[in-house]
Amino acid sequence: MGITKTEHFTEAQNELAVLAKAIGHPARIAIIQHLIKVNSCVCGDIVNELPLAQPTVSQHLKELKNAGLIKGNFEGNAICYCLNEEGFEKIKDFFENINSYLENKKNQCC
Amino acid sequence: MGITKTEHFTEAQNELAVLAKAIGHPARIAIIQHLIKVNSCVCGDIVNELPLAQPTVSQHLKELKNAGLIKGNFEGNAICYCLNEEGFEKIKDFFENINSYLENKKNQCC
DNA sequence: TATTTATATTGCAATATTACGATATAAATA
DNA sequence: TATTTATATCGTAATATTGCAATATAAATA
Repeated sequence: MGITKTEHFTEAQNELAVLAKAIGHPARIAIIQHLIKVNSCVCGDIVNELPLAQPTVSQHLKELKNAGLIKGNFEGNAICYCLNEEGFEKIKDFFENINSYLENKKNQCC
Repeated sequence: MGITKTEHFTEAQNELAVLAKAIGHPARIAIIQHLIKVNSCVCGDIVNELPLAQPTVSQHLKELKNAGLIKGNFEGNAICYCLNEEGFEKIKDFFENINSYLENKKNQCC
């Protein structure tokens, strides 16, 4: 089918899945890493940073924006992008739970 | 196309993408959460925990296993699953970098 | 050994994703 | 206003993902 049965899962599970899925592409990871590396908002040079055509990059940026992981504002005729704290905040708890679980894990069998 | 141009990205970026992509489905999040919730290895009741048919669950488990996020060992005629620390360790740094960046971020423009 | 139980694999239909050329849009500038 | 520059959207081809029925496999048990 290719269609996810979102209705069978909790809102939180679906939300987390959307966020993780958005991160789940090397181009989108490269975009996130670039935004961190330059340590500021990036206006207009994201296309040049990636080995993909402009429409493709635009599509990836849109997906990150839709997922709530980046924000973009018009700045003249360019667009300034930066990370969106809200999105990453939502993932944070999930991974912190996993990490603290893994640190304290007993009952090892595998 | 539907084919990701992995050759244009670093190994680390591709590896992270594979991990995030594997997490990016509500059923697979539910599996991870269940493994944490029961706080032990789970032998054989994962199919019953999910609102999906057995072959579908088997497929999701396979994807999590391929990505290195869970481990499974035969235990009699059932299989015991638990989280695979290695996989989550690889994601940890990525999110820790993002979080410490977001906490110290200056240069806000959006 | 035959049956039961648990899980995996195969095959396939429906849908989603990835990528990009062509084109549109919209602000800046000549 | 015409042109340039930056980004978005459309359309489409190639491939991937999701889900499940049918079936296979493999260990446990009757």
